[in-house]
Amino acid sequence: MISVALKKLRRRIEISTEEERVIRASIVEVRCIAADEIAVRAGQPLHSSLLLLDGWLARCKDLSSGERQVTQLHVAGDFADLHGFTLKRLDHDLAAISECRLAVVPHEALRDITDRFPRLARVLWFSTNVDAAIQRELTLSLGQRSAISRMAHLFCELYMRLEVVGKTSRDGYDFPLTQRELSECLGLTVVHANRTLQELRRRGLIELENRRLTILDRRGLGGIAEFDPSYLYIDHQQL
Amino acid sequence: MISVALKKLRRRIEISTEEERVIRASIVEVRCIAADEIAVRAGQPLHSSLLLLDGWLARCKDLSSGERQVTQLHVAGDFADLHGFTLKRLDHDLAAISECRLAVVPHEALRDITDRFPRLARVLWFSTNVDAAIQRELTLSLGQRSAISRMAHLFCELYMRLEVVGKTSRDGYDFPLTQRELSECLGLTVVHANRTLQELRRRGLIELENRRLTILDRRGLGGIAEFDPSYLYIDHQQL
DNA sequence: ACGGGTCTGTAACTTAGGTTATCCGCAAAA
DNA sequence: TTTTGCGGATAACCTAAGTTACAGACCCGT
Repeated sequence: MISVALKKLRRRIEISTEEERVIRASIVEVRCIAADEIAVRAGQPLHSSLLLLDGWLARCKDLSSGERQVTQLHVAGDFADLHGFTLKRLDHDLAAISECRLAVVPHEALRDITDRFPRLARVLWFSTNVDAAIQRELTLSLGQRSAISRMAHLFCELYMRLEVVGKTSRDGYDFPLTQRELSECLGLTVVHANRTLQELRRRGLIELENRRLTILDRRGLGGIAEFDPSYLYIDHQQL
Repeated sequence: MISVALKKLRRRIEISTEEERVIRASIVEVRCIAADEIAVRAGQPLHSSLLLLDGWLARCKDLSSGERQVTQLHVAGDFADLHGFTLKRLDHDLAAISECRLAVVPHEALRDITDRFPRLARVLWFSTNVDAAIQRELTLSLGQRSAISRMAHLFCELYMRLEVVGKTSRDGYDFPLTQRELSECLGLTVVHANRTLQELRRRGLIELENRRLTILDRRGLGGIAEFDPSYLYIDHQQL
């Protein structure tokens, strides 16, 4: 169901019933892809964008040496490659971390929305700008935070983003990444990602087993992360 | 003159004379600010956006410990806080690296453009998405590239971006950053930024003195950077 | 002309995180 | 029921980058 995406939008901005109708009408197809499949390959000419209804996607940039950086994680409700509407090709792969359900929105439909529903155009633009803000926060993490602070920060951010779409329980959430994938998000080696995870466990802040993350001490976790969620722009905006 | 911004846009997308007129009309004022002034402070409610006509700006995010990460550098022609139009406040400071001339565009004017000139709205949206792509490339640098490769990459990127607006000579460009500021862009300490700079000099790739960067071996510099400019989306798009 | 500040350059030493190599447990093939 | 392969854990060792300290160059203000 597409309602997860509307839920996400509505946590930030009001969406009228007509706008909701327009969004729903823009979807021509719902596709499923398996874990580890590439949903969109870097450089490929694009004619539609993908609204992630369920599962996790990662934006991956690779170096020739094989090192990989995940520049953004996407969860249910995210319009994963909306930036592809104006860019027409991506500078990164969009890879499925888990099995995913994706709503396909043709660029023609988006173009039509921008022509006829300027407010909705601003809402979509806003949404790509929030993605960019999340990106900036990651840049700050990679540039200045220590490994443990980085990892704590990621766990805090995901808690908030998943909470918005009702994908958290009181003390945690399903976390489908392997340690290798986690390390690729944080700019660490797998070995050090593991060490860092152990340290967070040792300090009694989190538990992670069977692809389930339990946050034992959210205050403490936010503390080492210096987590301040204002960059997520979760509050009602005027557009 | 605002023509530097139009030059930048036109390297990527066609802009009609009417669109040019609309852009020019949206500017209500041109302001100058001194080096090290903060043009926009994080969190501050925004009612206009700034088009950088001349000088250099940096998007800065700080940690409580005083560590600073520059998440993006802006040069002449960049619409530095266009994302503020939809976000309404920034998650970072916008600081002047050098003296700057800034064209002020009220959000009302931008709103009017999005209402009445949907194609121009897409052009502006595109421009924030290119900024995000540059951001992603920096994330890749910080996460995976070595210090020397990171620095080489930055120098290559800036060469291309400055070339678009005619701010390069054949073999280099004016580079107003101190080594401290450079280190804040690259997620390094000043000391290590200096070491890395020495190494680039020693290898005969660049020269840097009196705030002027000379690239002695562009091929070689691009080589250690693994520089591929496709993420800058410098080619004509269809919008 | 002098004192203070900022920028650059280096040296000596430390450390966070990278590298390489095993080992264990488990689930899916076969 | 083995086998194979992946994910996780951990140990020993290594290195790129951080830290601290200091010195020279060049401002700029008085």
